[in-house]
Amino acid sequence: MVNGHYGVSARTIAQVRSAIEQLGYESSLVASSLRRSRTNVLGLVAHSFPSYTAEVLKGVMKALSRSGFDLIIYANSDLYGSYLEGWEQRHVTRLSGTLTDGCIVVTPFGEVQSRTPVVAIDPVRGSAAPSVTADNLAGATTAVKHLLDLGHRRIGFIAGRSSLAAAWSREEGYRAALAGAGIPVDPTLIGEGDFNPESAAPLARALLQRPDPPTAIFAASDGMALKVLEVATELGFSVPADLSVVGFDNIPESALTEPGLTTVDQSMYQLGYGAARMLKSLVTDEWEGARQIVLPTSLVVRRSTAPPKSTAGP
Amino acid sequence: MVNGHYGVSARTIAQVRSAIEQLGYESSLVASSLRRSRTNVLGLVAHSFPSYTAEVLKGVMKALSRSGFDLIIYANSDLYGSYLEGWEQRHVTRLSGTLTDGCIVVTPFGEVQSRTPVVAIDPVRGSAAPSVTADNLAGATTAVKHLLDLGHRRIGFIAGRSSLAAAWSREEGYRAALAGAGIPVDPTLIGEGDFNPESAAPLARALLQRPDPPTAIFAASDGMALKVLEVATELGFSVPADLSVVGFDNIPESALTEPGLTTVDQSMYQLGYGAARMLKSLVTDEWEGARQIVLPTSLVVRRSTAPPKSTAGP
DNA sequence: CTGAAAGCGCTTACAG
DNA sequence: CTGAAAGCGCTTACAG
Repeated sequence: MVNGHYGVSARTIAQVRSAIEQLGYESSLVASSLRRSRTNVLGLVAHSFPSYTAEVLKGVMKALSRSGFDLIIYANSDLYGSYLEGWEQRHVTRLSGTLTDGCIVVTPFGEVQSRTPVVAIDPVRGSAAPSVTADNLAGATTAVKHLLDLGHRRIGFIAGRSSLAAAWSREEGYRAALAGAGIPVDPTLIGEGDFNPESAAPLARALLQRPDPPTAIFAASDGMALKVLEVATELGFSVPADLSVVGFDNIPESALTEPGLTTVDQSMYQLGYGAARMLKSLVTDEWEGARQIVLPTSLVVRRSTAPPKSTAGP
Repeated sequence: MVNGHYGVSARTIAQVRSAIEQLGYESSLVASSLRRSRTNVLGLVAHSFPSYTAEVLKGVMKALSRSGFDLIIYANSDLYGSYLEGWEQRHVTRLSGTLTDGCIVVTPFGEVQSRTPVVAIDPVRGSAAPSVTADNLAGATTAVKHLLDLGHRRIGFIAGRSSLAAAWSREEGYRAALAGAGIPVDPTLIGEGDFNPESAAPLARALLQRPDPPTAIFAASDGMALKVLEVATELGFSVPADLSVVGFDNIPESALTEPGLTTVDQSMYQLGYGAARMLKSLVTDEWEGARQIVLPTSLVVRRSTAPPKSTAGP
């Protein structure tokens, strides 16, 4: 086993080291990252873990599987605290000092600066930085066309946080579909939500308590659509008899409600997978494809949509 | 605005610093953690993000909300690589050097050593370290009693990874329920799974291809139970007519299958919430409660269980 | 081939 | 009150 040398040689040290590693030793990530330029750790920053983020994570992990990169997710617990605006910039800065070789940011509030590559999932509007997003325009257009095809003419819309490209495109899709059917947009049927489910409640209430409520509501996210369902029930509307509801995302919960939610599937798994693959390649200088990826969507029809009463009647 | 001094005083520096912070500046987490003894960051290590872990995470985030602690999740991407055994020890070591003030480990492979507090969710068997787990014995007993009450007498069991206390207790519950009904345990009806859904496929196949297949199968996790459902369908068994299936966990997917899966709910959210609260207190030296928390479970009856054919017949 | 020293980016305890 | 220096745990480039 032992060769001619008896002094403490590099070889001996290597052997000791490997023995230690067998027992689960790892050098401090902090100290080694400070000295080395590369850590083989990628970062993802998030402010909470709604189903949307959880699905994204699965795709990220799949893309990183056996890639040699580990993942650090940095989440601030300060849900409604002072960090709200710009949290993603702060987190990326904390990590990208030397800890991570690059970062993924999910639905950021703004453009993120960093010495290391950053890929945004659902970037802010007008960003030219690397990003992965769904084809929100086509998805939203299809969703509203589905309602129009069922015979709806007064269709309410609950928008998402307007700084995000996704929110903007989904509203554009709503307008485009109405325009295609020759229906003028009624601005009083549009509520300004922010993707947070809570933001949809007063908007849905306002729409449904009008003397002339819409016969259908398209919400820019499933979280908000599920809240619309809740408010509708609370106000005595039966879905889909009195009101059709369509969401966007296809989070797992949307299949669990009664009735199931008709929605636009945007494969959050694929968003995560694509972002992680791109980031990995940007870090290793191998990326040659487009830096702004747009993924297809598809309409999932469940039982929350039906023809409006007026056309179903005589 | 400016007071008498014109030199660069501490006050000026503080002002500059606060201005920088407005713009999203954060000092490097790495460098500051190396110097300070406290970082106000807690860690959680995981090897992947099945629904189980995603639910746990929601509870953790809730407990940390506005607590002043941020969360770092360290996940290795090497799903089937060399890290498998002992990954949690390596990850905890990498983080707890100086990065985190304490760690949560989810379903570890072994006892974890660390200079900082560690709380295990679903600890290994016989561990005396701080932990949070469901009342697996009672939950499993109730699940099997449910099958017995329906009239089943030949009940198969697919066990989980035996190093985990949870797997052990669930098997104990299975044995206890049978014993309570005066039914001897048939060891050939027990398959040794490891909680990984894939591990259940050959075991389910073996049970169902016997000349005398069981009329019901209880799997120690929903992931494995859903795999049993798949295999049963593939082999031409109709659930619940030909075979009843019960799982454990109540992950979101278990409500989505056709038929929905009868299972034991163990509130993974509460596991995460409890673990994070305990860890937070251990770090700040305030914890006074029990260091091993056991949470209640409840049976969720869906459509995957029914009386066996033989008793339903003449 | 081996070992001592410098330095990664910060914070803190100390000297001026 | 202010500023220069030491040191957190490592790795690496360099001197012996």
